[in-house]
Amino acid sequence: MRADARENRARVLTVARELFAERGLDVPMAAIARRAGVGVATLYRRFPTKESLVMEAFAEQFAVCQSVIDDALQDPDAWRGLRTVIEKVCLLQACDRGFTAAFTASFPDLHAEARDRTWRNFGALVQRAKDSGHLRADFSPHDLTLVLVANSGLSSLPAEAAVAASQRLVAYLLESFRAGTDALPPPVPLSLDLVLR
Amino acid sequence: MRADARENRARVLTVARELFAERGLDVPMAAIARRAGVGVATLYRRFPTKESLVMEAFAEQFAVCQSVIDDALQDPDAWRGLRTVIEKVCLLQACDRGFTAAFTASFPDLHAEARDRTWRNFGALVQRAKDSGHLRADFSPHDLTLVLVANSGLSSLPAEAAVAASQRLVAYLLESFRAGTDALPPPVPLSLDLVLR
DNA sequence: TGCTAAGTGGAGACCCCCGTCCACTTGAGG
DNA sequence: CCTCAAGTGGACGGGGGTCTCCACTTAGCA
Repeated sequence: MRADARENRARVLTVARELFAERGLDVPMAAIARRAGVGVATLYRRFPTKESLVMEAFAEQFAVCQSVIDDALQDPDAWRGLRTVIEKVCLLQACDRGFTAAFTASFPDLHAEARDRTWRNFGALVQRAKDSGHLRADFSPHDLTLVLVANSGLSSLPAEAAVAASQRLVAYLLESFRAGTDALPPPVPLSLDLVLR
Repeated sequence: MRADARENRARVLTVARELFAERGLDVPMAAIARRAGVGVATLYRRFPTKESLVMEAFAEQFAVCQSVIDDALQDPDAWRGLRTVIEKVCLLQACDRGFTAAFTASFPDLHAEARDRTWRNFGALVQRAKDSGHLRADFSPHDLTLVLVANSGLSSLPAEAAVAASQRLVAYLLESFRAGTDALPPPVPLSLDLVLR
C-alpha cells in the first residue's frame, strides 16, 4: 500500500471513531470523508461498506472490552470482579455513543467461540460471587444484559450527562445486587439539571 | 365532516398507534396509509404533518400518564405514591416503543405550566417520602429522569422481553431507593434467554 | 526524468423518506 | 336523480442517505 494511502486510511479511522463517539453510528459517510479531508470514493476503496468501517473503527474498543472482561473474570475476589465488569463496560458505553450500537450489532457475529467462552466465564463468576455471599442468590446472569441495555438508553443524553448518569445508575444497581446491604454506599452525585429542562 | 372521512380518520389513528407501538416512531407515513387502506394524501389532509399525527395518536396515552402521575402524587402514603409513579410510567414505556420518543419529544412543548406543576408535585412527593423514612435521603428528583431514560433503553429489546426486563429493572432500582432495606423483595423473574443469544 | 499502477475526488445512480398537487370519485342534501 | 363540495389516491418534487463510475493525479521505481 502506498504511503499516502496508508496515512489517509489511518486518518479516516481516527475521524470515524471521533464522529461515531460524538454522534452515533448514523453520521453520514460524506461527513466522515469531509472531516478527514478525502473524497467519498477513498472511504469506499478502503472499507467496502459502511458496516465494515464501523467494525474496523470499533475493533480496538472490542479488544479492550474483551480484555477488561477477561481480567475481571479472573479476579479471585468474585464480587469485585463482577462489579468491575459492570462498571467498566457501562463506562465504555456511556463515553461512546456508537459503541453500544456497534456492540449489539456485532455481538451475534463475533465468532461464537469467544462469545460462548465469555458467557460461560461470566456464569462461573456469578456463581462464585454467590458462593462468597456477596451477591444475592436470585441474581441471574441475564441481569448483565439487563444492565447493559438499560445503560445504553442513557446515550440519548448529552455526552457529559451520560457519564454521570451511567455512574449513578450503576451504583444504584450494584447496591441492589449485593447480598448483605449492611451499609448503604451513597450513589455518585448526579448533575442532570439540564436534562428535560 | 363526512361519515366516510370520519371513519377513515379513526382507522388511521388506530393503525398509527399499532405501528408506533410495534416499530417506533420511524415507521413511514406510507406504511400507515397502506395498512389503513387509504392514500398518503388522506393522512396529510387530516394531519398536516407527521408530528401532528404522532401527537394525536399519543394524546390519549399522555392523558392517562398525566392522571396516573397526578393520582400517585396525591397518595397519602408517599413511598407507595413514588413507587407507583415509577412502576406505571415505566410499564407504559415498555409496552409502547413509540411512547418514549413521543414523550421526550413533546415534553418541552407541553405547556410549561403542566410540566412545572408535575415537577413541583413530584419534588414534594420525594420530600414527603424522605420524611416518612421510606426513601433514602440522598435520592434526587432527577433520579426519576435517570430511571425513565434507562428504562427507555429497554425498548430496543423484542416486545415481550421489554416488559419483563422493565419490571425487573424497576424492582431492582426501587429496592435501592428504599431507605431501610430490611427484607429484600426478590425481583420479578426474568426470561431474557432469547436476547443477545 | 518518465512511466505506470495505485490512488483520488466528485458527479450521479439508486433508494427511501416527507409532504404537495391535481384530476378523479363519492356522499348526501335539495 | 342531480349537483357539487368534500374527499380521495397516486404521481411527483425535494432532500438526504449509501455506494459506483470514471477521468484525472501522483508516488515510487528504473
